[in-house]
Amino acid sequence: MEPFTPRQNAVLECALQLLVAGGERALTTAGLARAANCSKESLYKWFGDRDGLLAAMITYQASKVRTPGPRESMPTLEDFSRSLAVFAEDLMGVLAGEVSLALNRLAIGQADRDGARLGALVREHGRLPIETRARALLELGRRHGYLKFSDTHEAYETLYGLIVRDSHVRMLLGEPPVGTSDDLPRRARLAIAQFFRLHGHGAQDID
Amino acid sequence: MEPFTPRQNAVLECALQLLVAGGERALTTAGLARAANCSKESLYKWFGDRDGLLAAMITYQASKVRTPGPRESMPTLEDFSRSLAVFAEDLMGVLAGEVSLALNRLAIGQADRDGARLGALVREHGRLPIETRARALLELGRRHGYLKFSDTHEAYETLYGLIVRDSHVRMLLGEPPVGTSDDLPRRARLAIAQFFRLHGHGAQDID
DNA sequence: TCGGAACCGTACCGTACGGTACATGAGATT
DNA sequence: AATCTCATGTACCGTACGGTACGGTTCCGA
Repeated sequence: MEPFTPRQNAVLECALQLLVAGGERALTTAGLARAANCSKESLYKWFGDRDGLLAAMITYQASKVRTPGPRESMPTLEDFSRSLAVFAEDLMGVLAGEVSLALNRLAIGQADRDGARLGALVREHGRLPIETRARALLELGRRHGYLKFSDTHEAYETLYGLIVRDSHVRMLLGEPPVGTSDDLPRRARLAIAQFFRLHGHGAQDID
Repeated sequence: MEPFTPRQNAVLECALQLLVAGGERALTTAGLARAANCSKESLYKWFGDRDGLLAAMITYQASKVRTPGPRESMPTLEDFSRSLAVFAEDLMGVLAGEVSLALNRLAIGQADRDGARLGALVREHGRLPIETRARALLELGRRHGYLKFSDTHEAYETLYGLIVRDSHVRMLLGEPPVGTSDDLPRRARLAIAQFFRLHGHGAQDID
């Protein structure tokens, strides 16, 4: 997407802070202008209108996350399994992040306007990178003979379901984040173990 | 929860229609009074304030759904498996329902106010009945020797994740509902098959 | 028949917010 | 130095909405 100037990035960062701190109602044009020491006129010049600002916040936040490409050398099954577990923990960490939750809440709350334009943006910028990383990992595992599946997307969705379950929606609904972070690795390992039971090398395909 | 009068139920039904049709912005006190042929004063007398109205909508909607208790006679494995598939399809049907999506969007959009009171209501009234039904089904299957698990809650969450994956959040974000309903049974059967791979009789426990 | 309670419809109020206009000032360019 | 560009800050406007007040009507019990 088109980049923003450093000044605009600073304003967007400030907007994200406001959104995280107080929800959508705290993100007013006047309040953002005051908090970011800019003028409302500049906001409208840069982002068009309020919806443009929200969209810019999403793309800006997405531009901050980088998907760590897996290093290709991954000889042992243990390493690969560990990579999957790391992915699972990263995924849960992202979904439980304050900014991610705030932006998802924002997009979901606006899903009835403009044909869910914000929702489409979140799906595109927020989920696609995750899926890309997961697909690369899965296909790497398949190439090395550690995994067995026919449809990469199906396998990815299964992995996602086993990892996330319904915790994302629960967090979106305001439930305090899951266990005190010592629970997270256990859940991640459990999910990966279950995934191997379904798509590990010895498993028979279900499709 | 305390019941409402028939008149109040009719007003709440009308409010749900407004919410489904136009999102939260379409649900104004004046608009509801006009649509339901009642006065704003009555709305405030009955429900206190706007938040009370939203909470009443959630409890009212929850009061409409009944969890069909499984008939205890379930001799064959095929019957039990079919019951699980029916549960899966029912679950997806509920989550994809217009009213459910609208109320979840509403609660998620307000998750930053009042300590996510609406979100807590949705979690309590919307998800607890589902889990209750699923737990009964799972434990029935375990009693009959068809399933093997130690923690019912864990097994339920696994089942939920395999069935729903991330489709709920995607729908909340405005993605049109999944395949043209002929895809749903296939997905349900696949999820159940995967669940049996993890917790079927012959499976070794992972925990 | 009277009186009160509940309710409808409408008018009203205060406020908050999105969006626009304008005056001022700082930096760069010619 | 003159000027152009860009941004700030403030003031302003229209509107929409939550919440309240009030007059009028219906219904029910005494």
